[in-house]
Amino acid sequence: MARDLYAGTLGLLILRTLQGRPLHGYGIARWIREQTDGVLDVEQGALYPALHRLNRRGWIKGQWGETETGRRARFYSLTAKGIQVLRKETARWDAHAQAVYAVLRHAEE
Amino acid sequence: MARDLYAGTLGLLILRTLQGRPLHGYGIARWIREQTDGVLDVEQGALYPALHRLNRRGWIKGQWGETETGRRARFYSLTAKGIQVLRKETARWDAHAQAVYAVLRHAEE
DNA sequence: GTAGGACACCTCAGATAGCTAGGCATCACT
DNA sequence: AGTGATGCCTAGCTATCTGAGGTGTCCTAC
Repeated sequence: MARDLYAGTLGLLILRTLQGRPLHGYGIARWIREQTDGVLDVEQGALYPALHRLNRRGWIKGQWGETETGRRARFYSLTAKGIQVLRKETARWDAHAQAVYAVLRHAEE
Repeated sequence: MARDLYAGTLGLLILRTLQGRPLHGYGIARWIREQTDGVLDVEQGALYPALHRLNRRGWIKGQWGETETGRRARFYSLTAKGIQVLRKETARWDAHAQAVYAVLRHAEE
């Protein structure tokens, strides 16, 4: 209960980050950090295993390529299955967050 | 990534449930389930270990007593430390949820 | 009366997933 | 030459949830 991420959210974040365009691991982490003003800082030790996990499940697909600056990197993109999972997991997150919010904000009795 | 709870939220939910009044484990689970219309259903196998954890950390304190219906039950209440943790964890959750939301809802580019 | 379900407690094995801490290599800037 | 950013990776640890099991009481329905 003192971690940076709540376990289970990372996969969702990655899938969402890949929506619309392929991106490499390092870039995914950077994008998430930037979008959240540093609130979510994905550790590399969590990032790469998560990418491999999603890849193994067929939700994303990796392909070696080159970055704009000419560096070798593995670009991941969503698969059809991944798009489906993203939709479902987003709904699940919404429901969960709303439920937690309901508990936290419940009027005192 | 297919679980009922996002790991780490349960402690917060329990602390919040105990805000303002002591309650026993079974009652805590029931209250959470009711507040969320069944969206959050705390398994007993998660509930009791979590209670023992929070107790061990000195955030809650348990005491055997009797329910309204005369059953033996262990009533937990927040300690001063627990109140502090609740405040901090609530803020952490808010920030995290907002950040995840920012990623999920980010306008496509 | 007895079967089932709610109430109330508990534990353990297994799985998941993030954290810490390491490693490697390239490039740019100082 | 050194530092930091960019990029990849793994291994061991720890925390936490799931699923399945256990105990016992009480109430209601059949």
